[in-house]
Amino acid sequence: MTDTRTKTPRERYRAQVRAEIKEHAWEQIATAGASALSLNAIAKRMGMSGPALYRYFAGRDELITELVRDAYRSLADTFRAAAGAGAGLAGPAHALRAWALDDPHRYFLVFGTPVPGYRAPDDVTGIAAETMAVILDACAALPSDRPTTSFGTHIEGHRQWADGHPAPPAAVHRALTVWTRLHGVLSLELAGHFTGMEFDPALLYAAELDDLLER
Amino acid sequence: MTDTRTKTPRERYRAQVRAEIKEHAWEQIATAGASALSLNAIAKRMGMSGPALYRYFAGRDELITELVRDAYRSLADTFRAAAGAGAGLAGPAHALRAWALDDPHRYFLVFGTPVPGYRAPDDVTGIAAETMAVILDACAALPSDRPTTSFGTHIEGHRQWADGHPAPPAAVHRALTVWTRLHGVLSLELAGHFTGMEFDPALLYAAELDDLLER
DNA sequence: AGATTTGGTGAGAAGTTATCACCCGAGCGA
DNA sequence: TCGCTCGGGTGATAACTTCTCACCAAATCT
Repeated sequence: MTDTRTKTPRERYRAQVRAEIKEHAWEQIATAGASALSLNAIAKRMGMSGPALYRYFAGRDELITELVRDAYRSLADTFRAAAGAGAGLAGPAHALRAWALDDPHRYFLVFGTPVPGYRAPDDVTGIAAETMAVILDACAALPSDRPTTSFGTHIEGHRQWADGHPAPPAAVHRALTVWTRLHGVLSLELAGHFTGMEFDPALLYAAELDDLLER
Repeated sequence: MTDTRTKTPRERYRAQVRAEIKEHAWEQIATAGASALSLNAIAKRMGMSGPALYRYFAGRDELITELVRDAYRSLADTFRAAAGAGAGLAGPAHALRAWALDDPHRYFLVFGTPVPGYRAPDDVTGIAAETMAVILDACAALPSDRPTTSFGTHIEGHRQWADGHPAPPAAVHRALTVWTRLHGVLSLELAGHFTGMEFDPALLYAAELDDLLER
């Protein structure tokens, strides 16, 4: 979106068409899921015919890669915005749930079943680390009266991924549990595994968050 | 597999071919994922040509439905076997992890991203309730010195799904957290989200299990 | 203005799911 | 045991999909 005027008109048009293709792809994913993404249908709905799309994306995989990248970046943005608003760990946690419920297919595209032949590009791991840094910051700011867990001592020797983050091992362990527990509730809820049980998933999510905060 | 001799030869042959088709389907799913399941490839690998498969399964969806049913039943069986071996909650928990690691695609077929148009048949919810009953039993047998949580009071009025199970609300709440937390670690590990972080996922799983046991 | 890059199209190859009419042989009842 | 029925298998076909190719037109750059 930035400096859309320094580029040549060609590149402006190209970027706009790419954005429009991704827009239609998101719409199609939201209705039928990621595995039902059809390049032909996107092209037909945009008024142009099949092979024209290949001028903008090398294939289905590259389009999905771009969508995954956008999803990661969107999550990282909302995470940082929620962290900047204060409220400690609860802010990003509620933002995560809102982000997931806003478009479940987008959540599954990032955290769901990995697509068969697809491998995440190397730069999305950087964005993923960005979101993890937000959780790590929030966890490091929390008071912790618990002793270091046995997993904490294990992770002390295996934390190169928390690249130079000044968080004690207990905070790193807590950040990981924040991630896995919130994802556990969210993914089961979004996949529909709670239908039939008539409790409120939001309350279970809140209960997990409370348990993560009060320790 | 039972009473394979009271049936007519026709039905015996039919059941055997159906089983062989499912065998090849599992093999194909284990290598390429569920979305890459090709009826043509299965037929070709079995020596017969395309449309012959439609004598045994109405289509791709019915085959997947049958595989989901088998996966649920396999999980329920291993769960009950693990619960029968004693060891309380740790038995089913480790059995779940072993079952998931044994065939990740099978785990994702049950707990992963829901396939676009597919709806779980009504009888698998019964099998799912069977596995939930195992967790409920184990949780009800655990000593609990914690007071009833606020979610516990909520679930007291919304527990028709725990159909007549004589577990106190705290045990129901704990059973739900067992499910969501173990699934949280497992699904992220199987989806490859821990690659790059060099800690041992088994230890994180064990840490979550320990935290669930000691409360 | 002329040359070149770029976007778009139609045709076509190689897949897929799924349906159709047809054929043949195994299993069934008389 | 004979004959018939019915179920399994096949090829052809339709409607899709992704993706490649040669060609054409139009916009851009020199």
